[in-house]
Amino acid sequence: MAESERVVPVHPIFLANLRDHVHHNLRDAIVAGRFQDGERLSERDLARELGVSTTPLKEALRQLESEGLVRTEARRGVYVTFGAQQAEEMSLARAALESMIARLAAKRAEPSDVERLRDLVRRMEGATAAGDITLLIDLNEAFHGHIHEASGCDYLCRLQAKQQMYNHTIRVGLLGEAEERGLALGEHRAIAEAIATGDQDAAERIMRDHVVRSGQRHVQTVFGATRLGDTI
Amino acid sequence: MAESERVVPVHPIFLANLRDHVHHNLRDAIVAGRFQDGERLSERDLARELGVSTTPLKEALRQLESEGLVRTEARRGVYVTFGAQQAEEMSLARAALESMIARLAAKRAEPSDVERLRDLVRRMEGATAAGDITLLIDLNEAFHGHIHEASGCDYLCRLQAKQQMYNHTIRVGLLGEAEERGLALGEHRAIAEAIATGDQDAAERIMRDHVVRSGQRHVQTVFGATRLGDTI
DNA sequence: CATTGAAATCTGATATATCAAGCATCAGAT
DNA sequence: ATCTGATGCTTGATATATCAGATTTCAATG
Repeated sequence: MAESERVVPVHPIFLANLRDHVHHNLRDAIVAGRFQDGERLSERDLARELGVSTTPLKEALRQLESEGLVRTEARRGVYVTFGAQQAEEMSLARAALESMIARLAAKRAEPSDVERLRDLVRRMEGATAAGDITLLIDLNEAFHGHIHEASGCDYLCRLQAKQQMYNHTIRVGLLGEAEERGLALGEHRAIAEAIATGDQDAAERIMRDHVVRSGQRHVQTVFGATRLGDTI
Repeated sequence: MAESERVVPVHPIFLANLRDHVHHNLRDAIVAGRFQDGERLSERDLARELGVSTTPLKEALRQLESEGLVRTEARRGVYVTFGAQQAEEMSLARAALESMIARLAAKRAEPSDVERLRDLVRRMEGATAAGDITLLIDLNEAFHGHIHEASGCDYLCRLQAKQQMYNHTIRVGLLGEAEERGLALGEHRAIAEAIATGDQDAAERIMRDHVVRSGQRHVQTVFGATRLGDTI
């Protein structure tokens, strides 16, 4: 028996390091709106508050900067750049990327992928009817995850994940509303069928509208009124 | 006379620092294919070659990592992650984002924006007829830049810029072909008209196909055969 | 000869000291 | 009272020393 059937290699990324801890901490705090837009961060003070040296903190800040969540001005300070408009645009970015992924999934999906997506939709129907929000969150994630897999994309999926502003708590809040559950179910069903029939344009359009809609709902709950107003 | 009419404030970002130099150097080298996909980089060696300490290099590497161009395995090494597939996906990411921006531009463009875009198209026609590639490159950039402006987007445009794999040299090569110049001109004209008439769906679709097409041409010249083959 | 495992070596991770630029303060000049 | 500019403090930028994990080497062992 090959050993590979009994154990699985550990991915080196799993090993914890301070930089990623700090990065996740700060990212969560920023996208949750716990920092004011434009608020100034001091590297020294932040490092002291976090109990780390400035080296891993600086690396985490550079990652956040690359993600567009902070802006660094040399010898002046680091400033948070995340407010309502950026949240909206981040949501649109995710819609654009996720809909491109859906288009590719519609083009490349195998029959087994279609079967799996339809099965997930059926189980979503059950969870929606039962109002099992925790299960629904897992199924939603599995649904989008399988579309990613069927698309055969890697970079696009990683880039899309960086546009994500939800954590588990926020998802619970969003899906707590029965209306949202119903809308999402219908959209997921339509996306699955578009992929099943290989209709790339439909898959892209429905996915885009789905992500835009749920994103706007989220942004509104976090930031209040949105400038976009009408749907795109 | 207000002083602001005679001088313009310097942006703090303009001030040079080693980190950004290193980042630009490495990014250019990677997207130009001057590193093998999977090639290992040593922080110490690279820092020595570049003549900097590991601190700014580490920060540059974290930015590249956030952009998906390298992957760091703790205490093992930093590996370049950029090959044909990733180049394709990066091109698709730009298409997705740029087409979302075009959609928003079609929704929000003012008459003055439309006038400016049409003027740029006219000048592109002239430059195309004259075969003035340098001018054409500038006009292309101005055209896309003005669509960005008309869209009112900031984050989306910055994210889009990160998907860019062209530098001036590569553009000269691409637009060196008369066929490419003709195709691009027609697409630009159609995009301008879609924005002018507020046709969001058309603006998005034409922009997407435009970016996908020119991206595939570029990827093919750099990496040879593409897996995508047929157009999406 | 194959295998083991400890030591040496290499690596990224982290902490810290130092540097120079930005900025505020305030004394001195007008 | 206002303006000037020198001074000192704060800040991010950079270099470097050190740490501990990962890998390799190689001699001891069966």
